[in-house]
Amino acid sequence: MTITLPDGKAMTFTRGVTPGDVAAAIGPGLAKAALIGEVDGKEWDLFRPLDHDAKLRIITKKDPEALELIRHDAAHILAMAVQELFPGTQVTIGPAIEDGFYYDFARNKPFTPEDLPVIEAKMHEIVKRDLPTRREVWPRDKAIQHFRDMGESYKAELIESIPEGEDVSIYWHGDWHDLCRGPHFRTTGQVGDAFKLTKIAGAYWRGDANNAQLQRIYGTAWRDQKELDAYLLKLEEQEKRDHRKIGREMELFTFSPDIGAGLPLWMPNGMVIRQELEFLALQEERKDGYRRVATPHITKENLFYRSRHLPYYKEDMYAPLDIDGENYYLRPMNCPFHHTIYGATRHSYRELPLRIAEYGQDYRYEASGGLSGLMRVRGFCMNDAHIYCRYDQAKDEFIRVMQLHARYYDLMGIKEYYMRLSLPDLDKLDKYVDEPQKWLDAMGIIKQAMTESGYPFVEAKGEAAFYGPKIDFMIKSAIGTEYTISTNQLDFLATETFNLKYIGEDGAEHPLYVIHRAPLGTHERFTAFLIEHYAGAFPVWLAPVQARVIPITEKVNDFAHKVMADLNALQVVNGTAGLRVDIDLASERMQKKIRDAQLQKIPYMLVVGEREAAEGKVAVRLRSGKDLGAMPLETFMARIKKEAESRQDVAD
RNA sequence: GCCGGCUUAGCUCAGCUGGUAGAGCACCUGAUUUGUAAUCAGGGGGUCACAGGUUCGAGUCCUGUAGCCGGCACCA
Repeated sequence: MTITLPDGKAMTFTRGVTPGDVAAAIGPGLAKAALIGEVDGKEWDLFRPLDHDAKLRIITKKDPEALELIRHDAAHILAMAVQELFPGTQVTIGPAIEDGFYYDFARNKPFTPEDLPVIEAKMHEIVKRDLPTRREVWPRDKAIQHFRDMGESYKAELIESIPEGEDVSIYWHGDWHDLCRGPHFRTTGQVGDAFKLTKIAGAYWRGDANNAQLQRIYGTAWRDQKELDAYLLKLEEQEKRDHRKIGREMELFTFSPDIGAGLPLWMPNGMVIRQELEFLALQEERKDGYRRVATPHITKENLFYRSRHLPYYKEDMYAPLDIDGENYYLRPMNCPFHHTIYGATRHSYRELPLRIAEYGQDYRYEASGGLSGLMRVRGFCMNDAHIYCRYDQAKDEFIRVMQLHARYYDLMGIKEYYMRLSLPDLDKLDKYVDEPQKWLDAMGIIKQAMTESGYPFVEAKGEAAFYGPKIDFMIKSAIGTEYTISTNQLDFLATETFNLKYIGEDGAEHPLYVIHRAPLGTHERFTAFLIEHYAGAFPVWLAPVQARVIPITEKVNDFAHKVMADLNALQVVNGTAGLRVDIDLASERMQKKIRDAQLQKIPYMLVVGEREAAEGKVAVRLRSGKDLGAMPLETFMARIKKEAESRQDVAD
């Protein structure tokens, strides 16, 4: 039998040789380092015999696949440890995931945080036992019966979903065994000790809320302790960027149980960011031909029947208010209001595309368990607009919307995001408006727009809006949760439900498309993202306080006040009002004032003492700690004005 | 919504097995007037999330509610 190695070298063995044997034949170092083999591109246990000529690669800890393998084996060891400690607990599934692994268990008594160190200790023990792994192949039906007899009903159910007549593989670690596709390491010892259990959570069997809820234990696992420590440190660093923490520290926003879960209160500092973003949007949208409108936050229910929100979206809406015997709803979206504006007048083909924009306040009854800081709220304000266009204009308009995104993201240095084309699951049309051909047309236009404009995207089936496919821009929060930061849809339904038409060159009425777009998403989520993106150290144009005047002695208070007043009066072109500069008049030492300004992440500190007062200068210190020395006030004014107007994040 | 955990001063947190509350920072006052990350001293501030219950007695135990945190489900 011939085994070919990656370097092209061919070796001859007798039939039944294992990848482990081959590794040993190559050298003792490799034999020791080997984790699993890769046979003709397929992962293969070291101890699993080969019965035909093959290309073989030996995978060690150094290979990129190693982490996933370690995590998969760690999940098995977790399951083993739990079953040893808590007899009667059923195992279900336990995959490797990003940065770690989890295992879902069925057990009447809940796991507690105190159980984790105990389980972890047991896992280390199992690793130390260095139990050999064995692989067996069983007929499907035997496996079902076996797991059923053991009381492992979830495992039995899993095997039942495997086609009849197929065999399944069973892996043994010592005398513990589990159904598994494999592969696994030769012994439990090869997993090493660089793992840690991180959290306990509830999780539905097969991800369906109608099923029983299992108990999930999460863990993380790495090649060695150094990698594990680095990972844990990274988590700590991420927590420091958490917008909820920074938002409290910098007094950007707050919540109150008296007002309600998910209903944010924007504080003056946070409102600065919001207004500057809104002003940016106003400027950019005007360049792109949008016009502003304003519409109510509440409406009679009829509007939402017409828009089909009530049948398709009711669960996400606040309960109606009874006003004079009529139901009024808080709006979850702005579209029907904009459609009403479009419908209020007749439109010629010459007017199209018609683009109307509103920073619209919406309310959605989000599931209580999903609320999270400003990232997921029940009351929010969306950077919304609707583009009414002819069918033949839709693709180009969609591209323009993508380009608008790019302008924003470039400006703010946002690089880590991806685009997701959310399509309907055409087999489950109960969730979507049942117009298969219109779905296909709309999907075709979006795909073409994306392809032509060269923006890469991934596809996600079953995530479309009920009225059309969409492109979502996805980001990750500081703590690793993925969020939609912007969503853009192509809507073929509104033309019917709201009877929106335009008069063509032929004098007849024609249907149209509506593009829903929100490049900056909502103020709430976008600001939350920006807080984490900048770790609270906002560029000057967004910083709530752009500079702080720090008088060294009371003797220079008059001059310090003049500095502040001059700066506050300085108008910037790309800003909502003058510069935002304050003054620290506390009876404290300069060092303390600098520290305070630093902790508040104020971009510029203007230290003013008797020397500066005499010369009309300010001593400029950056947030980074860099001291620019004294400069004439005018020089500094020119600098900060330029910086604010550029909207650039100038490196400190 | 579901599972688990948490909720003590504005913030961060102490408070042993039940004996009616503490620190640091912040805030206020006074002293100090200071050259690039914390000057000193004094003071005010808590119906221990809320509502019930057990107990001679509850921040500590039990039940319910709300909010928050971690997941799951949901997410135009």
